Amino acid sequence: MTRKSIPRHQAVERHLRSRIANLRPGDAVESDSELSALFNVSRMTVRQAAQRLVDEGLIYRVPGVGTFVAEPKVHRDMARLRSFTEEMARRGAVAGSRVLSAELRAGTADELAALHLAPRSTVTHVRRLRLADGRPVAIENVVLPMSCSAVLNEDLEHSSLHEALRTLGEIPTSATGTLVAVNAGAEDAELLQVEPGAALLVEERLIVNQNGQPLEKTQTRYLGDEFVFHVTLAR
Amino acid sequence: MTRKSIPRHQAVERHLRSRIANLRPGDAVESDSELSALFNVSRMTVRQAAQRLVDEGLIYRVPGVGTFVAEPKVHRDMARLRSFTEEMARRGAVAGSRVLSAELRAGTADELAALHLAPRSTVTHVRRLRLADGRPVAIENVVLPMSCSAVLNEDLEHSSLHEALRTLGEIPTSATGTLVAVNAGAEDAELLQVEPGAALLVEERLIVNQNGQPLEKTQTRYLGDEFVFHVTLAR
DNA sequence: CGGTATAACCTGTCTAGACTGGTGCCTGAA
DNA sequence: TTCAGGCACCAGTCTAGACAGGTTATACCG
Repeated sequence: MTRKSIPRHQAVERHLRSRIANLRPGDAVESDSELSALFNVSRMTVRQAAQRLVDEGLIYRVPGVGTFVAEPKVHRDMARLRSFTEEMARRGAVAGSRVLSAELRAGTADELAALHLAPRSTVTHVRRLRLADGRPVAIENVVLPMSCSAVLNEDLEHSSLHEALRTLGEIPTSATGTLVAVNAGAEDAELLQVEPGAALLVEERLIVNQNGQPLEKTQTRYLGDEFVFHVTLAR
Repeated sequence: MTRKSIPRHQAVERHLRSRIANLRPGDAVESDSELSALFNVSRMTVRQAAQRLVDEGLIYRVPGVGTFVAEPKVHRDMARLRSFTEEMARRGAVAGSRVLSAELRAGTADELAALHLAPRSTVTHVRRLRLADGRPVAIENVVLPMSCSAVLNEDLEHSSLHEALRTLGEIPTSATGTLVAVNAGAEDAELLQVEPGAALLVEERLIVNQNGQPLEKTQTRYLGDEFVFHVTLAR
């Protein structure tokens, strides 16, 4: 046993995750008893793995019928600041991008005010179509101070912008944001491959770095029916 | 009896939630074995309850030491639980309602599970068109346990449901919820006086009371272009 | 052919133990 | 007085069953 032994329920969970990745929503996965026979573990152990995937929304279980792959809904946990890439990884999908534009340009008054930059400053603007497993799911507009323009040299199609920022010493730390719903315009619709008028969830957020300085102003237009935003509210 | 028919792990969970509500972060709660003795259940059953609270971030467990109340992870200042009435007041508008229906009916499986009620329980259901300065801005579906049915005697057109709940000794304390964007259906459109297909922001939230017990399950469909949800995210 | 009873499955819930690795306190020896 | 060992306790992991309640397919009966 040179390999560090992982808990058996993790082995079952890993199996189920790969199963889910290779099946379509609504398809059945193995039943508890099948899995317990397959892995030679007790049913309680199988249930521990399955329950976690239920909690993540990856599968659903119907008493008397079986366990099935759930509709892919991206659950975005609002209490945590995560990049799109992290969010996708959590969900077992591969994040990608098609860069629509990446340039230096004059900042708008809004942008400069939000980022605490001097009037007529130049900003770095990256516009990307975000992909989950190759499928378009969001349109992202990122505005950064010119001091972060080095990110334009990164591979913006395949790597994380937040990762690139971290290598520049800028650590995305917290954010405030707003959410509204809008109807897709013609351009939105074409990029996201939906009908014009489809409901989109628009998130605008301002991210600050480890020193509390404004770092990034982002507007992201998500497909409304594929993204679920999770919120926790306290009195 | 209602008490008898709820799963034992829910009874333990309920106990822990009220425990958490009355303790401060870092305080220890009962150990697994204490709880299993207290409720006369096996430790697996206790663990099932505890694990869910760990997943929710309410408690944390340290092997060899015990189980403790966690730091509240939400920035309470920012992510506030507000009633529609409070939200409107904050914006300087007058909240109102048109009651579409207010009745006792059998709960759906979803509702009963969310509210931790026994199968086939009756629930209180209030459906209202919410008005801001007399203009329709949202459609609200509130589901409460039958124990709160007294709210049906209140003036639901002009007063706050949450206020009414407070007079019943049920204090809305925190909530978890989800947000998605959808297109308005025919009925939505007519009630909200918009075109069918208009983008709506759908909020589903489960509110718990001061003891951590599920109190209210609400779905609210907001006009997408009039409502902005403000969120704060921390790394 | 249509309806019903039954058996086979499925998940949910639960038990009463077991062993592991870790923590922390208390006691007794140096 | 200090420190090491032992012991009680803790959560993590896991077993091998059990029953309940729901679904579904099949086989049988009218």
